[in-house]
Amino acid sequence: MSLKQGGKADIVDVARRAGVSISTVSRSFNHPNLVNLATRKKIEKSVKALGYIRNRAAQAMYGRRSGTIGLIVPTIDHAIFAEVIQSFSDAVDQAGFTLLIASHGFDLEREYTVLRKFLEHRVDGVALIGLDHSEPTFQLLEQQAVPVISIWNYEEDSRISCVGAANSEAGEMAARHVLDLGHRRIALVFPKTVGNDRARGRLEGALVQLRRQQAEPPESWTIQAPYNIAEAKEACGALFDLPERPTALLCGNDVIAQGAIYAAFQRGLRVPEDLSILGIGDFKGSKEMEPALTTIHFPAEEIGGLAGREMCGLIAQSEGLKTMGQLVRKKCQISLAERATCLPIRRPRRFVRPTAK
Amino acid sequence: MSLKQGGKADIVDVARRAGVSISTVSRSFNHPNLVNLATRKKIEKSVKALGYIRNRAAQAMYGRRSGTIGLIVPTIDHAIFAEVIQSFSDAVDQAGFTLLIASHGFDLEREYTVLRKFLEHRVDGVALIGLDHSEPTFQLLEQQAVPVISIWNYEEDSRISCVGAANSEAGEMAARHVLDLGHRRIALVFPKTVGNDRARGRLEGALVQLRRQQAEPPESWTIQAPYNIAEAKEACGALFDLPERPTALLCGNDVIAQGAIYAAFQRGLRVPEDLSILGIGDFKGSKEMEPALTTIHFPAEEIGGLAGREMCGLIAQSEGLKTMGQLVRKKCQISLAERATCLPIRRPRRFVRPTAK
DNA sequence: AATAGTAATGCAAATGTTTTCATGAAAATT
DNA sequence: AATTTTCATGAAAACATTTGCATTACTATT
Repeated sequence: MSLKQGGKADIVDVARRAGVSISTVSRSFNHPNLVNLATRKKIEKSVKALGYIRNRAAQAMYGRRSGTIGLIVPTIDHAIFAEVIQSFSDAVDQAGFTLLIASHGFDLEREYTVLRKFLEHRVDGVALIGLDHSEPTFQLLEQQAVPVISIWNYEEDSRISCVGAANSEAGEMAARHVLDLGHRRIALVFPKTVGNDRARGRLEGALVQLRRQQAEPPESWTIQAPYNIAEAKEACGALFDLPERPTALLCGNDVIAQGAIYAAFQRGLRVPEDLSILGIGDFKGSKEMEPALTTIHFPAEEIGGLAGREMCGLIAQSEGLKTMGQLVRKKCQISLAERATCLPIRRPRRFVRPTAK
Repeated sequence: MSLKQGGKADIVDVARRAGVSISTVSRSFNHPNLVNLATRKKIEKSVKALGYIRNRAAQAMYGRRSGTIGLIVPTIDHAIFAEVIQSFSDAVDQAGFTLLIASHGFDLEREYTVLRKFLEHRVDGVALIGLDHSEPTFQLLEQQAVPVISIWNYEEDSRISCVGAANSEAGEMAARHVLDLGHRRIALVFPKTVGNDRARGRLEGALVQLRRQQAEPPESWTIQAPYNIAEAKEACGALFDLPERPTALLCGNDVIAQGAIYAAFQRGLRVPEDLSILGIGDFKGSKEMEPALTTIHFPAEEIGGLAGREMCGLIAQSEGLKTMGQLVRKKCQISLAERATCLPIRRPRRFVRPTAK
């Protein structure tokens, strides 16, 4: 009779068994210093005996924080996001939050739907990937005044708080490197850019730099590949089979670069002797590849961790003051990781394109 | 005055503005057919105007489902789990659930802690990776009678419901393949097996098969490598530098296999001519590698999706009857994916390059 | 010895929803 | 015309917790 059927004891069961009121039980959880040590022990014993587990739904309902943070990503199953999700998760976990995760498959309408769902669960904060979001998404965020942070991209005039790196700089940096190496015949392989500010920033940054040096690639040398090795390999293979081959390949991310390397191997092309390949992102394992991938290093772990901590800060702040604080923006440094897949161009090749004027 | 400050409208605000009672508003959400169309329209308008978002915490408190499922994984940042998390997430999402995710870093005590936290949030079900869990974890699960499912490993006498493949069979299958190819000098590189039934099953399966054919490797040829390329590459490198080299390498998973291939390349060893390498898992991208990795195919996506649907089924069932149903166990088929990294052992070494198209 | 202060606890209101039951009106059946 | 049935709605209890306020008993101060 002391234990309810189903093993679902509640706070009144605990109180009864410990011989105290429910207020005292509640207090012993939330403000232990306000309750006598002996009483606390009794309660603790009662909790153990009954297998009581607090109900955060009830707590949340009282108007306190739900203790959850929602993270919405394009996809979980991708090296980029897996790493950043992990470090974000660790950071918010450390602060006692529980993480709600959902993916939208690069569909911004689904992102909105998921956001609504998270709001129904009364998440204390929301984290999104990148700065491209639908107008309803932005409005919902503003109207509900929920702490929000964008991960991965940095823009100085972002509409919401952000923690990330400047993807356009990454694109520029990548282009500059192959240009500095003397390449002029440069091809571009990037993911779709609609609704993807990270990829768009990178591509535009690269293009700006290439144009500046009159090395903009022809139409047939700027191709599109999705976020997976198989299709990247295929797309790059088609590029390599073209009558005119570039001497350098700028890839939108390391997965594409890996696909490109495989496609090159497949055709007996040597990397970097016959073809320089440059990635962006520096995923886990890129350094260990043979040949080791030259790429633009993004501090994924740092970004995820920083974003997580910043998120917690935003939440703490929002519960203090009624007034929504200023936006926070953190820019993480990227850098060129020179490894083994890029080589300077030495002797002019057979078909040197005259520099366009 | 019609809109509360902070934009946090509740059901009574909606009711007042629509000129109906809260019961009607609630009903119009949960049983729309019970309320007059005209009234419903009025309510809908009021909801829009106020930017009202339902509070699932309150719903959950009434005793209904919370609409959440908890997924606890060793780590998110790993090809294996990323894929299975994605498909599990998609499956439960489709059924309207929201996913809570946490990782424990292969620490079974932390797994217990996370489980408690999820239970506080009143998740409707819990999914775990593998069948190795601490005794307190099992007891908590039983005592709370929460629907639970284990993903990834299959055992016919598992203590909880499971959806996965027989990892010991995978180990056997892998060993049998290299043995069939005529190899006798076989080395093993596996992850730590404590608290990891998947790795242990694979290793034991392989060992059983090797012993059966009197090809058990010496101590120095069974090494341990963690779940990442960098360390796997290093560990395998050390193995290759030994005075006596195996002719075949059995890897506990594809990431280790990839590290092994890199380590071989680094030393000028040709794969598969000088060394056959076999992975387990068939991760995304293993097929595209050059040379393409021979491995044991695990249907990760199928397992994750099936587990997700099974989880939803378990939840539906548990809310119907009071009696906890039978355990469900689903075994997914694995298979040998013969590709390019294993070669039969032949006396004279020929310079055969894998067919390049 | 009287008073003020403090520590520990209980009572009850509040949180936002769902659902059971009751009620009245309109429609269908005799 | 009297009745039953159906439909649409509202009132109120229930869910599990937290906290402001009140109360009691004890300690410290004068």
